[in-house]
Amino acid sequence: MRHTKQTIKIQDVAQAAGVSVSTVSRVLNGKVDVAEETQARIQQVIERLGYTSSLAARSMRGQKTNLVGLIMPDIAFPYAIEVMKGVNRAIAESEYDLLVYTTGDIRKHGTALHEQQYVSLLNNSITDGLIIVAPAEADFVSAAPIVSIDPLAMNPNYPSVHATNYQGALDAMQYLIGLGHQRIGFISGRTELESATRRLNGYREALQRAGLPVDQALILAGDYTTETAMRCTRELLALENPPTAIFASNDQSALGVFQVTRELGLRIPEDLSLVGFDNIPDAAYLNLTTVDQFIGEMGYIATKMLIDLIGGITLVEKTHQVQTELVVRSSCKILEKTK
Amino acid sequence: MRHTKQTIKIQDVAQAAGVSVSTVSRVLNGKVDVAEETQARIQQVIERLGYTSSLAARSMRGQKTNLVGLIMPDIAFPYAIEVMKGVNRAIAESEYDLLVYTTGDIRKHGTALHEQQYVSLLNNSITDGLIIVAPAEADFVSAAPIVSIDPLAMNPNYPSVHATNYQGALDAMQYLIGLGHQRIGFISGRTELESATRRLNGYREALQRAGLPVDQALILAGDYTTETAMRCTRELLALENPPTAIFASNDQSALGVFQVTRELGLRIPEDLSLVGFDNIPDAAYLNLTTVDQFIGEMGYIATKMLIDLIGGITLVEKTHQVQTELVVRSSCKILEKTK
DNA sequence: GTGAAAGCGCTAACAT
DNA sequence: ATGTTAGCGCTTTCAC
Repeated sequence: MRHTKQTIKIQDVAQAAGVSVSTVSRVLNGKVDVAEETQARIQQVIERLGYTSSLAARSMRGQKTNLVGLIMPDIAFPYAIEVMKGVNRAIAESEYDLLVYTTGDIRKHGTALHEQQYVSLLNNSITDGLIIVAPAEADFVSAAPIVSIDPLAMNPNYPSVHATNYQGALDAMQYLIGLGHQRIGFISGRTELESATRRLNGYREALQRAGLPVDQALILAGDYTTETAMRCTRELLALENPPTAIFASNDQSALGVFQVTRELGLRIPEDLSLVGFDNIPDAAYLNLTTVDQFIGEMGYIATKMLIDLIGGITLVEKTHQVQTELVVRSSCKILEKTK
Repeated sequence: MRHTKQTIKIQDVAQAAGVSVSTVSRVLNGKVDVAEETQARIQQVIERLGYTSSLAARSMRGQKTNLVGLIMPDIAFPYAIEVMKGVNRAIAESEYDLLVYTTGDIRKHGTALHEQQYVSLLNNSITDGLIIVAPAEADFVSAAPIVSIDPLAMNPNYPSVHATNYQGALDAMQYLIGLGHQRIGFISGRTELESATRRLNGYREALQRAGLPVDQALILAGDYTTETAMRCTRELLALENPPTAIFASNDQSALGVFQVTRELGLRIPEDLSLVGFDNIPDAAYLNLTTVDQFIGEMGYIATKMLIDLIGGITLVEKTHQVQTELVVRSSCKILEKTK
């Protein structure tokens, strides 16, 4: 690799082609008023020299960069990956390229504190727009448009994409209740998140509608991690009157439940019905019933919205709801537990 | 969101603090020769105004940006995700942030053709260094260092990280042979890839060492996709004398095999042993034996190497080998197939 | 210890 | 149809 500190610039191209920088710039930006012959010559020189205009310089002149930014706290979780896939899909269909920004670890910079900083960093210089996942901040100052996915704040000042968390939980519960389950355990998410609260509400409402009691002993405080969910599962199964089904309020939690049932030699869904929320990797292979296929969609929709905004199109609704979907991977039946 | 086109710049800070821009710049860059009192005042103004210096302008002046770039053709595959996780881990431990660049779809821009362009775009302006996955190009012009993972070219002019593909395939095969398998199907990868060739060589060598015949009918041309692998699997199982085990040369292929066995009601590993290469999502849950846990490591190592290079440290070896590892998820036994 | 001024590579008037 | 030039926001000599 010619790891030269010396980069080819527009000047070099101009010189080599025997024209001025502005003429090269015109060709670069597809302006019409350049002679065919000159245009061709310049194009040739550009290719021969392998010239690429500097992103930094271009964006400093306030140009479109054709870059969309995606800010995520951490990219190593199924949820994050699904969002990326959805964004990726929309990007693939567009003229934009994607820049995913991550600090590698929430704990490194202390998330919320620095959200505005990331926004400024990207949107005030190199990106034409930004998608930000689960922002804690309710208010951003930004030179370019922003769309958020699953914002924590109740009434953010930026457009956002949500899922029908309440309805999804309702669906999941009605499915379980329809199978005959009467005692259904619930592993909650982090209560400060809107989505977690809505899912819990759906759980409660479904029980009430079915005339089933809401047993507090069956509602355990999870935190969207596998480890905590494993602890919760053990606790639930150790109850004197254990649940016959468990509703895990996110992907990581569902995997936790799965893991414990596996260790205990319990079969799903024969011995215990399990429904998880969010995309569980290879749920189909695991025979898991899930409320999913909406996370990617959120990424997709958010990106579409953002591209509209960049294009100067005003959104009809600032908040977009993505329909959740219950995917039944297998039929479940309840076994009468002998304690 | 105050979606102002008006951004706060260093000028505004200087004005508000009653100093010159250069003084603000000095504070920004932690220069020492600024009066305590002035420093504090400026710092305060910066915070009050929520000022963030423009990435574009900063990088144009040839500064360190503390940004590492990762170029991937597509981010929606297990392989890509594992690489990202590894890179992410190294980034989390460092002072750098990560910028993942993707065009969303290989087909959109025609990959190799534009690799140099991406390199220039990022490395000649906003990133301090670049990791590039499976580059086709053998030669890059770049202002900042580059480290590649799994380059296609034989002797690239940039440092690279590889896996012990040959040894891994050998291990996988010896495991299968150790179980008593004599007829082992092989679904190959894209032959233009170094890694695919090495895996095939490992397959062949293992058979020869064991004194087993290399049956061409058992070696099918895959292309690292699930669809093709499914076709190959059906073909293999339809043979008059079908294999009792299959070695899939990557993750997507292994999932293809898995899918078909599922459709046919075959149990793994009872009816057919399956070993896959590369990280298969939740292989543990699927009881799949795999050669894996090295992809993330490649990303991790590559990032470490890159950070060294950025810091001006010369690498001891330009090429780094990451050890593959065979993970046995379950024990397999052969069933005598009745045709 | 601080300010003035010269550019980094580029685009967009404004000339010619 | 092409060249000249003034900045974009920043860092960095070089003065004071």
